[in-house]
Amino acid sequence: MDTKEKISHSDKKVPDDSRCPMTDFINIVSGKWAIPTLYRLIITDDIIRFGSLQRGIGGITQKELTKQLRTFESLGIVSRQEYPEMPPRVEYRITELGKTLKPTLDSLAQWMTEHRDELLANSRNNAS
Amino acid sequence: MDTKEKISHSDKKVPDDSRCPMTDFINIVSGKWAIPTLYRLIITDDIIRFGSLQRGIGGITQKELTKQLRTFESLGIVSRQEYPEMPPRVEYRITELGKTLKPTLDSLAQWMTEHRDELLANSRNNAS
DNA sequence: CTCTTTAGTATCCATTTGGAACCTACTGTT
DNA sequence: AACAGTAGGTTCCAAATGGATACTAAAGAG
Repeated sequence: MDTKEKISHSDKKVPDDSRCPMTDFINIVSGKWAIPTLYRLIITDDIIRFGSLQRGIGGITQKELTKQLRTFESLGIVSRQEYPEMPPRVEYRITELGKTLKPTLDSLAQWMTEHRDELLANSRNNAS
Repeated sequence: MDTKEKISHSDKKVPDDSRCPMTDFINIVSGKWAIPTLYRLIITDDIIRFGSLQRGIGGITQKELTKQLRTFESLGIVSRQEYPEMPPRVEYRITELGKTLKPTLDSLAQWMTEHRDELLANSRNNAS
C-alpha cells in the first residue's frame, strides 16, 4: 500500500508549528534520570561533587549520570568546574537558567498531586 | 568491586518520597507521540475519529496511535466510544480530566518559548 | 608495595521503543 | 468479482536506552 496522506474533508486544519515547545520541553526532562538529577541539583542549590550527586540520586550509574550532566551542561542548565587534581575533583551547580525551571516543574508536580487519586481510580476501573 | 552505598559525611539528606509527582507526570507525557496526540485532542475539544486523528497528527502509525490512545484511555484522559457498525466507527474525545492538563502544558510551552534562544546559544557555544 | 579515592571511559549485553508491512471483518461501490 | 474504507491486531526488525562491569591516572595512607 502506498503511504499517500489523504486528507479527508472533515479534517480541520490546526496551526502546525513543527517545532513544538511542549515536545522540546519534554525532550529535556524525559529520560529515566533527568528529573531525579535536576531535582537534586535544584534543591542543593550549591556546588556539589559528582560522587555526592550520584549517592544523592541513588541507583544511577556513573555512565548515566555523566551523560545526563553533559546534556544539561550543553544546555546551560548546569555548570561544571573541573580541577586538575588527582584524584579528580569536579563541581557541579545548577545555573540561573536551570533555576528558572523550578516553577514549571512545580506546576507539573502540583497537577499530578491534585489528580493522582483520580488517575489511580481510572486505572483500576479500566484494568478489566 | 562491591556495590555498597557508602554515604559520605557531606551528603545532605533530602526528603525522598520515592513516588515523585514530577516523574509520574513526565511518564504520562513522554514517548514520541504523547504530546502530539494530546495536543490534537485538546485543541479539537470535540469527538474525533481514529483516522482523522491519525491524519491530524501526521506521521504516526496505527500501532502507535492505538497504543497511545489506550494509555490515555486507561488514565481517563480520553474517552472512547465504539459503534458496532461496519465499517467500524470509533469516536475519541478529550475528557474533563484531560482538559485540566492544558494550563500545565501551557506553562511548559511558555518556559520553552521564553528560553529557547538562550538554550540554542548555549548549545552552540558548548558544541566545540 | 598495595589499597583507596575520584570522575570519568569503554565494552558488552538486555530491555524498550518505535517503524514497516502485513492481515482481518464487513459493507458499499464499480 | 474486485476494490475501497475503517479501526485496529500481529509480526518482524532496527534503533535507542539503560545497566553491569572493568579499566584508567596520580597521589596519599598504611
